[in-house]
Amino acid sequence: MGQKPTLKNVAQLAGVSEMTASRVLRGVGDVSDRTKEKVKTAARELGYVPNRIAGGLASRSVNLVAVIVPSIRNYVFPEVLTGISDALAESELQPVFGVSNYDLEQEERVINDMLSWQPQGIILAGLHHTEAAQKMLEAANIPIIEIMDCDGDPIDMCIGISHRQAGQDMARLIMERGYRKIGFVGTQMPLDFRAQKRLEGFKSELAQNDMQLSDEIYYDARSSIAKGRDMTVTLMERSPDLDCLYYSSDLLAVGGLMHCMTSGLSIPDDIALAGFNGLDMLDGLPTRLATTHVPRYEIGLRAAKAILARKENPDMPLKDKMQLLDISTEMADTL
Amino acid sequence: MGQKPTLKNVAQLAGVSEMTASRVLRGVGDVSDRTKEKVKTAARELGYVPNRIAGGLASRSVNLVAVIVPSIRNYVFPEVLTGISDALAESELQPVFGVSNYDLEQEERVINDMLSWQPQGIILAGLHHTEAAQKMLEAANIPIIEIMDCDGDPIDMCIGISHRQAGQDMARLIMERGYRKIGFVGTQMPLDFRAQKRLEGFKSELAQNDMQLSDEIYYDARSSIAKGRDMTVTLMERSPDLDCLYYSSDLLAVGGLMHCMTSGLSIPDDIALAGFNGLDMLDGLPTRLATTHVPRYEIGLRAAKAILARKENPDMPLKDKMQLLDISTEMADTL
DNA sequence: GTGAAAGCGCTAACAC
DNA sequence: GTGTTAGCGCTTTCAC
Repeated sequence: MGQKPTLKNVAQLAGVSEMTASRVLRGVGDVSDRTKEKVKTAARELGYVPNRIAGGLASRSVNLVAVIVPSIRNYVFPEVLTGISDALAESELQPVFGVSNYDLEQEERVINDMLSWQPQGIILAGLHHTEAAQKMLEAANIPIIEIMDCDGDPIDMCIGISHRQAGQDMARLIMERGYRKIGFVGTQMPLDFRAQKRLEGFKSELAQNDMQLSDEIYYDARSSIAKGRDMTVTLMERSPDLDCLYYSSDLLAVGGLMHCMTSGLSIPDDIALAGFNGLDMLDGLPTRLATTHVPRYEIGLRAAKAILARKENPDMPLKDKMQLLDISTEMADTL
Repeated sequence: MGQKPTLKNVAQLAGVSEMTASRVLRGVGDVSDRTKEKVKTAARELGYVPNRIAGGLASRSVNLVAVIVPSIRNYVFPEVLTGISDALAESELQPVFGVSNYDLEQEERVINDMLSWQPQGIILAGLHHTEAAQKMLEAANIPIIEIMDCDGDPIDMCIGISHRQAGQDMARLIMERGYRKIGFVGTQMPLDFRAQKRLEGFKSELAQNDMQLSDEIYYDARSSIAKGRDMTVTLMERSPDLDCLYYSSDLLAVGGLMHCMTSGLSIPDDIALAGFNGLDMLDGLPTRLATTHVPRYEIGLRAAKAILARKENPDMPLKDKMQLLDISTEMADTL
């Protein structure tokens, strides 16, 4: 198990030059079938694995796309990543994932790390970055796709939804249904700009109709069903006259739903519920939860395709600078 | 936005040699405070981002750990990845994630890709690989940590649980509780070796007691709550006398639970349910589901630490070759 | 404390 | 169809 075999070793064993071996292994240029065979056999025999570090340096390009998301445990992002992977699967580009933990400083570090690998493009969640990160991205001279959130100005290109709009839409529906004592349940507010924007949109729409939230409750941790249930209990004890609850995420809302099911509350007569995301999980529940469907997979798919498109045609088509995808608000059984 | 600045540019602007600039930027060697300052200022001014491709080639080492999992959408793996990230966060090593889609051929391709980046170590799920993949891994001459599944022989080191044991344990408990007409609900059987091993363990334990599964149902797709509900309905219509259902995953079992809740079945009197994984999600449900708790985060944590440890001390301590973690079977309300 | 020379393993560009 | 030359951007080594 001595030293790892290099292209030189393969070339020597095959009795050809390094260049020829390189051509065969990469499948480029014209090489006779006979030499092809010799090189391939030699490579197999040695268990040769090309060194992309060297290859990347020589060709001054690596087929990487950097992808940075706030969290990987949040059910939302794995679907976005899947969209990205699927879109890149047919190309020679490869995604590399990094996580920022909803922390702008950490995001900056991750961006720097990623950039140091000289990727072909970068996809990252959100429009908010540190000043230094912003500068690095602008200077990188590669396609930058900011995803998920389109309420603001992208550095380069933006693919996502309007979270403000999502909040407004839900507020309007809730008011149309006649609810008047509305409570809000959220987590991770200071960390999650998108949840904040939904809440802002929600509140502003209420205000337009001379209404406001009757009560709000926040918890600074990861969303979970259990947390949603506990917060619902606390909030309803504190404000028993609430007739509708808007949650910052489906996971929390499912917790509320579970609470209602066990405590015998009738939905939506005793209390109405609404979440956000449109998680697949909702399909399996006994009651269909009102929510806003977000095309997560589609966002990932488009972001990756945008990078692919830019590789072909480096002149940015300005009209597509901002791709605002449709969201659909579902009333379902709980509103 | 011309050419990306290189170390040379930084050195020139700072009026020092490339070598000195390199030392400052990496924080190694003795450099006077005055030159340090000059270099740092120059780097900042140019927006210099080091080229790790070049650095890696020169130093013949990159601080990467390759991590390959079958899926990122399965709720299990994000937690493993989080454990890995957390363990590596304090080190200078960085994880790179790849996905095999429960496909051995694709896994082989991903392993090859990963290895071509010359990582310091590799963490991958399962003990089953193609012959070619096996060879590449053996030849790589770096720590190989196979995680999740410890029923078999690792290439190098193995950290996980015995899925066979998990199946056996659950079968024993179910029999102890007096259930006699047992059904099984599973997905993705041919693709998921670990689910297979659980089922084997489960069946063999039944056989030990002269029992066998009364009915089984499989579906070849991603697990989901909705799928679990639908399959439960189908199975119970087909075999109405079943008194207990064992699911290949919690997600499916939750679907069964939802079905029972809506159709007014009493648990565990009408039907008992058991899942596998111990997902956090279960904490929020109205009924506590019987399940096997798997220390997913811990597995990731240990795998990463094993690689860190090997960097310090390259002589493999053979006694730790196999780290079998404890699993706990929870009876809860549904058994 | 700093610098000069050499080279990591590969590929672009050109010659033959 | 194949080989030669040069060099990617950085770090190692050794000299001063």
